[in-house]
Amino acid sequence: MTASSRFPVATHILVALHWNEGTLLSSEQLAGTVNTNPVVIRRVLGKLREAGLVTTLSGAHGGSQLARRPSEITLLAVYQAVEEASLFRFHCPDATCALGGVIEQTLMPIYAQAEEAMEHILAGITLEQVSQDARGRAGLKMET
Amino acid sequence: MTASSRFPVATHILVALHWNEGTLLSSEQLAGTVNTNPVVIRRVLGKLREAGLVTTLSGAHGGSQLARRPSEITLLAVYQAVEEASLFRFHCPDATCALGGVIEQTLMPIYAQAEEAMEHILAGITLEQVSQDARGRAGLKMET
DNA sequence: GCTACCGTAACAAGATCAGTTACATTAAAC
DNA sequence: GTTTAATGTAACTGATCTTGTTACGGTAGC
Repeated sequence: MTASSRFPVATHILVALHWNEGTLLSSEQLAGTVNTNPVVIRRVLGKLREAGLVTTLSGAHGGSQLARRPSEITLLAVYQAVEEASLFRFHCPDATCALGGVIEQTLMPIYAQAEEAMEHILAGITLEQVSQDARGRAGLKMET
Repeated sequence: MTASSRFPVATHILVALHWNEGTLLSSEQLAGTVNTNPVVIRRVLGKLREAGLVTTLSGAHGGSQLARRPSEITLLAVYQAVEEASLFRFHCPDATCALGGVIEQTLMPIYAQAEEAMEHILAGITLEQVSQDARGRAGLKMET
């Protein structure tokens, strides 16, 4: 199970946009804090834009900003925006075998249930909460 | 997120072993119903053996069988036996940036919570339940 | 000793991902 | 209108993971 890092990167981007509300952040600026290439950022921003989570202005002095209020963006929305594949994958059993013919139908609802449980957690956390939690940690760090 | 198919394959193997309790199944027999190569089966069997879920006899007429009662094997045990990596992965943010320095600590507990919710579902389902569910489906199929 | 298994190493093909370079496009600023 | 600083996207690479496959040494019943 090789997860991509798109989800954490996307979350990082969105928190950064929230921390800089009112200004446009370029993919280069975002690439700085995320520590990657601007093109990687633009790729993720593209998915976030498709999902209606950010808006982008082209041209000189362009950049991106949040399209919705942070309290209205759940981590599930972020997750689904950038992560297309299902958590589990199937093999291709021998359908002529009694067990092979039914194992997929048997496991499918179980996988769906497990995935749903995971997504339910993400659905209960908003960008605002993540943003504030991070701000609290950053503040604590400043004091020391 | 590219999941491997080891988990469904492992589950398939264990149900097959349960359906044939009392006899040893060779990796070749298992490869038949799973529809893959015997070596792939042996690789998965190796992980299941390490986890104490199956026992294997070498030599002629050898094979594998369940090491525990199906009611004592949860899908979580199967999952953890064959799937090592975490569900989520991190990027490597710029630690000198205020946000970059704390985003990982912020997301970590969220990911742990989400993963735990998923695993909690798997922990509540035993091999016996899966096996019986599959048997029911196979029976229905026979009638039609 | 033969036979039928197992475990494991080694290799190839395919997929995915992150990083990078390159380039056409867009829109503000002057 | 030109300059400039952004964008979106394509194309390529290297790395990693997964599956399938062949090969071969080891093991144990017969």
